[in-house]
Amino acid sequence: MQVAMTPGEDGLIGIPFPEHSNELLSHLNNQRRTGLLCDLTLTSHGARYPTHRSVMAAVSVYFRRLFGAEEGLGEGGGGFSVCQLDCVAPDALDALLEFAYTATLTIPSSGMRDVLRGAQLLGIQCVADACRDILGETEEAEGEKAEEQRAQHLSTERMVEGESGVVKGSRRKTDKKKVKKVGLHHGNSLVLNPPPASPISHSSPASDGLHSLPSTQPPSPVQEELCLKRGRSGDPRGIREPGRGATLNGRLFHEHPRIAQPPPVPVLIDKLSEDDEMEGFGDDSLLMRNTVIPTSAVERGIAAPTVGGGRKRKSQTPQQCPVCQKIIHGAGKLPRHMRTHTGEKPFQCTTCGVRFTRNDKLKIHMRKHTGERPYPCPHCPARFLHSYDLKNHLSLHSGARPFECPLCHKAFAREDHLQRHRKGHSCLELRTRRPRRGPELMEDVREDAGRREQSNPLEALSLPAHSLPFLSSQVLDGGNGSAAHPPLMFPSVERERSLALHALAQLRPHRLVGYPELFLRGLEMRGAREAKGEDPGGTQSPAAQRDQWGDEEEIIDDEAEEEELEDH
DNA sequence: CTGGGGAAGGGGCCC
DNA sequence: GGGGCCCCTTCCCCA
Repeated sequence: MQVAMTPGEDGLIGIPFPEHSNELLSHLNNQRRTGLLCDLTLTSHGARYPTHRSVMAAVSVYFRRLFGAEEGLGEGGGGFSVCQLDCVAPDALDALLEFAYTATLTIPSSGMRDVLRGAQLLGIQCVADACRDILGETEEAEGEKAEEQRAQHLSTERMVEGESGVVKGSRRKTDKKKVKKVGLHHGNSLVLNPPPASPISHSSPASDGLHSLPSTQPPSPVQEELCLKRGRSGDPRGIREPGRGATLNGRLFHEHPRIAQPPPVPVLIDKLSEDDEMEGFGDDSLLMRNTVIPTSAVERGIAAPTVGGGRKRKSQTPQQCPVCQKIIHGAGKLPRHMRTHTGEKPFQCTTCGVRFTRNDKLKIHMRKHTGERPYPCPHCPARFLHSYDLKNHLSLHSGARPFECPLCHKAFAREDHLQRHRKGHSCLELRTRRPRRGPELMEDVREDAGRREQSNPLEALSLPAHSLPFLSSQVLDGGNGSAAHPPLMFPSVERERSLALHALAQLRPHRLVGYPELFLRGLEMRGAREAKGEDPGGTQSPAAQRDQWGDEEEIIDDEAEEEELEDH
């Protein structure tokens, strides 16, 4: 064993213990395996991985910032113990944990890409580099790939907009419609959120004495890599260490949506250019200048316009969620939205302990404890907690059932009940006859059906009015994208309908078939397309699908007309 | 299957 | 621009 004497420091002897680090790691790994002293549990798709916060903070930039920020607020790193990381594949997470505790990465080659992505997400640069080496990729190539993914995503954004790509911790996690493919699109448009130029003024939940749940949504790989690059480039502000910039770190954690804050709009970039050097931004300002707003956002006019020289920020600027790419309208609404991804519920009821993601929800909840019912019915003594309860109640007084099923004409007082009804099987039998083509709107087609009914009731039956919402390609995208006929359906509904329409086009005309069957058949066909390496269709806009299927529909339509002639 | 209650999430308005 | 408050829609759960 060598004993190192420090020159000029009398009495100080440095005695190295080369095996210490390995032993330490080994003990920590044993503790992890036995669950001893584990103060953090990582979860991924149901799999749970007990671990140590300190180790994760040591190995991962993401956790370092997460926990370091907390220390910055003087909480000592306590307050939460579960971190949901569904964006990292369980096997990849397991491999990364093994690496953290053994300094050895053991993964099958097939899982290399998952590990690479996980390492990027969590900011484990050496693992990411090693994976890239093995995969023969460069960071630049990764960036290009990310850009391609972003472009691909943007091209399909219409279909996925509004769908959260992250399985959340709320009960909605079980909602099949909500659990969709993870939106890990991380184009170059996403950069690491720089530390704010000035201290953030609003109070964090922790400052209210409430413990925060961790952000479970790591920054995008590009964000992390930019951070790491910046750190390697020597900028001391590049990587925020726990002991440095505590206030900023503290805000970073409790304002963790900011970790993944979307890029500023071009106007902001101009502003930065104007200001040139914002305090505390350093190279970040350069990064922000290099930021690009997603083209889709620009095309849709959601980016702040550069009117009058383009130096003014437009208030209420929509912001794009870096996780699900959804555009969030309204200033200050993005942090609120981000909590839907992180599962953070900072607002706790002091009476019953129930937690909420939003304080306004907590406020409404508190009414249950206080007995406050601020919405009285003007017609009876009933009072209600929610305005919508009163609204529903009033419909009982009036007897109004404004929501009528177009299939069976059953009326409902609530729209969601109508929707639920229509999703059922009771009244969804369709005739596979396509409505007549042409620019007419549904009303026109209904009138056409009415005329048919007058002239030939049997013929009218072949084109029931209640099938029109499902069959009319006019409603898929508003009829050739005409501004006069805007899209009528929400993306998910459009997709389901598109799938059903596709399946419909494959069926023999005049066959009775339920909408659910059509939808399932559409899903099968989509799967077959994917298996053949074709575009599954579900990622296309309804208009594109319709174009693609136009020929098929022509054939079906001709067949239908032939059969119609035969019927006569 | 339907009616009703409640929760979650987004947008508008305002400070 | 951030956040509070409110309204609305959608969904889930239960009877």
